[in-house]
Amino acid sequence: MNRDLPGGLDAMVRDLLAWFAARARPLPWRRDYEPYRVWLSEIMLQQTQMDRAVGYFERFTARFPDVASLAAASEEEVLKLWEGLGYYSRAKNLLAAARLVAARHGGRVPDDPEALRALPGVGPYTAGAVASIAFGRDVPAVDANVERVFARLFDLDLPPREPATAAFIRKTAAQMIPPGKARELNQALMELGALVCLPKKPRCSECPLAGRCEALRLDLVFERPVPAKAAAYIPLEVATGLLVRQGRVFVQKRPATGVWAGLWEFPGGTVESGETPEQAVVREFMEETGLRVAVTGRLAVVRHGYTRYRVALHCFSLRDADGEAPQPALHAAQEGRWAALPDLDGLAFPAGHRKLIDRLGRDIPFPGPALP
DNA sequence: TATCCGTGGCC
DNA sequence: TGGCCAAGGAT
Repeated sequence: MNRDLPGGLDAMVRDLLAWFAARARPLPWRRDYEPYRVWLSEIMLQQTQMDRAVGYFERFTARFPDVASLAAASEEEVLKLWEGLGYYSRAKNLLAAARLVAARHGGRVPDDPEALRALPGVGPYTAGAVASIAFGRDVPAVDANVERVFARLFDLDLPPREPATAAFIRKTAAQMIPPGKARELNQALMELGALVCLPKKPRCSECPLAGRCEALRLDLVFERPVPAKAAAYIPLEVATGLLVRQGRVFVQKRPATGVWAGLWEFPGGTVESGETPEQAVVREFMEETGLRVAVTGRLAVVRHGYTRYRVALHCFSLRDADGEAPQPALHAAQEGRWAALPDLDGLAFPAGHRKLIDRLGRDIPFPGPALP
């Protein structure tokens, strides 16, 4: 990592501010930088793309033009205006914070980073952003854009969230601020990240800092920022089976809570240690349905992922092990059904089971005798 | 510290 | 087309 600044910070800041003055997008809250509007924009932009947030901002400020009107609002109406934007706790926190501002700060958004930080929904980034952009306080505002710009500019060879890297970024971001110019500089860094220093498609030929970018000089732009250590994926062996009677396969609807709530599935479950997938599917059928089944064939191993798991789904064809074949119990489901192959298309399955279904009748034969 | 929270665009 | 990502914060 090169922490020396080619040409020095001053020249870099000068070029960056000139670029921002020329290229800054005319956003609604940039008209007058009214603190309430800046604050609202920062909340709406958390994990949300600009194009999507602007329309919501216009509708929201038309209905709630200031802290007082928002503080007097019902949560229901605030949520209605937030509908579709996602991360709804932002809306609830915003309303709670507006009421706090009305009660404790006389309806004026505080200009102090610490006071801002105390408001619900305001973290380190948003506190710095509002203090600098709305009030011109000389504090940094480091978001993912700034992290990416710095990672490339200084060729940082550790992930931006690493403590040492984060400290360097924050310290440098603070040092770069010309006195009284934090509003412009912080926005310029973020704007550069949003318009030019893009994650997958950097536009280095348009970058005002290209001549000072260490990653570009070393042809490492696409290697920066270094991704954080990927959350360790947990390999999971899962077994499931198709029990067919008279051309129909048993499926069950999962409970209303928990993972895949309300989705349909073939019974099955995790392969425990010391257990083969065949043994697991027989055991799981007994536990979940009370049925004694026997494996008649291996259909496929479907690989898929969800959240942090990487699943190998072992799929078997099954038959009733007993002559007598009672109806399945529902120990792990709210509903059961015997479904013909075409019926499965009308039910919602988790991705792994859906992959299996999509292959049935194509490269995997539907087990048992032909459909009636 | 890791995980959850929502949605739409992207390739 | 499904998996990944995008102006974070709370727990």
